[in-house]
Amino acid sequence: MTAGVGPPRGPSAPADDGRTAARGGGSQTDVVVQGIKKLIIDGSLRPGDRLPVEKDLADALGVSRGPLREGVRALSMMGVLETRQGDGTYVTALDPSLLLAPMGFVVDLQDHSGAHDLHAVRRMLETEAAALAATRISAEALAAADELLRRTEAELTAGVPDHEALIDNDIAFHRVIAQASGNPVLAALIEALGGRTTRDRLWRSISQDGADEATHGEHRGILDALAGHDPDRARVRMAAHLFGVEDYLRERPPGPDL
Amino acid sequence: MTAGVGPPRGPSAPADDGRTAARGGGSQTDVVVQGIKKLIIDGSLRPGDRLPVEKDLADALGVSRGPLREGVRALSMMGVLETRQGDGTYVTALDPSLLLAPMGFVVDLQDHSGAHDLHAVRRMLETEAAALAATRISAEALAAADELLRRTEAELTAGVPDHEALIDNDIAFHRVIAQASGNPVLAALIEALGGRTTRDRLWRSISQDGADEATHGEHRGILDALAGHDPDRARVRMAAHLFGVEDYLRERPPGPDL
DNA sequence: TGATGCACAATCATCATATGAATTCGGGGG
DNA sequence: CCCCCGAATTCATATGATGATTGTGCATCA
Repeated sequence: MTAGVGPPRGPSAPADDGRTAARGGGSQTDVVVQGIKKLIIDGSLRPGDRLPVEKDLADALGVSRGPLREGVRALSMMGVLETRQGDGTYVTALDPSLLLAPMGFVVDLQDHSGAHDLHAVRRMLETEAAALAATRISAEALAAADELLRRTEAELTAGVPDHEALIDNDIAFHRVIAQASGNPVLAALIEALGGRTTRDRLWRSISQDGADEATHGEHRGILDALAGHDPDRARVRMAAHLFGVEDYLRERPPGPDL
Repeated sequence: MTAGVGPPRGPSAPADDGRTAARGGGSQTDVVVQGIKKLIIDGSLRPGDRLPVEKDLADALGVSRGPLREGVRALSMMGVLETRQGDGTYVTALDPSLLLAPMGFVVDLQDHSGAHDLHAVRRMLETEAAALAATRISAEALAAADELLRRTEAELTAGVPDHEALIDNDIAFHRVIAQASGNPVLAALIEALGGRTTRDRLWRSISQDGADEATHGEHRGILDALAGHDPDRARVRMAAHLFGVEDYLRERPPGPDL
């Protein structure tokens, strides 16, 4: 029934059946992206819904299967759609955490000249997150964070700390706080900004300087503030912690390139 | 059907091309995306460089032209690549402002339940941006911001304020501040978060309440603080301004749908 | 009657080829 | 020296065919 929109475009037709649709962005793929986006915004497609078959959707949007697939794939990469072979294509939950996740992708592409600016933003967000978390963090989250710090401690007292484990614990610790902020958008952004690559560079600088223990101590201080539900202490300690990390980043530019 | 060219990859034989063992990614398109990303990260492809022709690149990655195009298009949408018909495909400047821009796309997809969280994050970022801007804003930027406020003033004193113009000026004003922060990542994020759609909703609520003038007054106060290079005043006034806007958003949920 | 295994159908994934459109670059003419 | 035009290059799109995967319904068996 969607044939209504299907423009009778013949192969030899100018294909210019109006800048109307095409003008959306020029290429046919943009028509697809904008079209699907529009369908989602106006409610024709809701989270979890299934899209028409490739053939039908391509026909409805007036494009061929190639461009349609390109557009769908692009939206897929951005976390808006999800295709399951043999089943169909579905609209995701459109959750901020899903939609902002791909941003971590571009973060990896930043050379370390932009890494500084990037980290400054991360600091602002995490600082606020810590303050928010202090007022509403749950007992479970506190326990989880404590467990993470204990494990890191064990790792540090051991002879040769497992670098990967340290990074993982660090990421997990900050993630607990971000999520305890109660703001999913904030948490998603922090997650994206504190990508694995970035974290990797940071910890290399820190370890190189033998500051693992100092960093761990700062973590402990932050957790204490959270446990005491003290927003001011949490905010300032998180800020101090991240400023310190920034200093490592500045004083010890990580590897020439990677 | 004899598929004349007798492709080296038999239907049942995966014909593992070997080095494209990147199959780990799953789909062929992921192979393309990861492959190109890798080429960029390890420096084989640098900003401004031109990619090989579709045919060659497809061959190099071990995929057909279809999936290759899907991957390239996906990266294109994310601001990493740029294809020019008749010319070739190039790597963009990989500037944060370009790479973070697509995020504005997903922001539009947020229903207004997430709009609140979204705006809270925007407030945090803009508040810090204002503080930073106060210490380093240039005379030109100050003049530009002043000009914007004057124009808004003129619009308000007129009988029927042009709604679109008000929004445009508002966006421009905040943009000047964000860019004056000197942190391109911060500016790009603010730009993406304060998308047109979001701003549209906000101003509808504000105008509906007849608070246009009050909002304008707050803008003026922020500019004064910037002109005086007073970070504290700038920070607090920006925060107050955005908290106020948030209140409008909360008390007057914009239309259920648009 | 309930559970299990299997064949079938629907759908996406990929490949291959052909044709159109836009841009760039070089040559020829003024 | 400049302008115009055509060829070559490259991406954009269309189309058809085939493989792979998933979901479903039915038949069979305990």
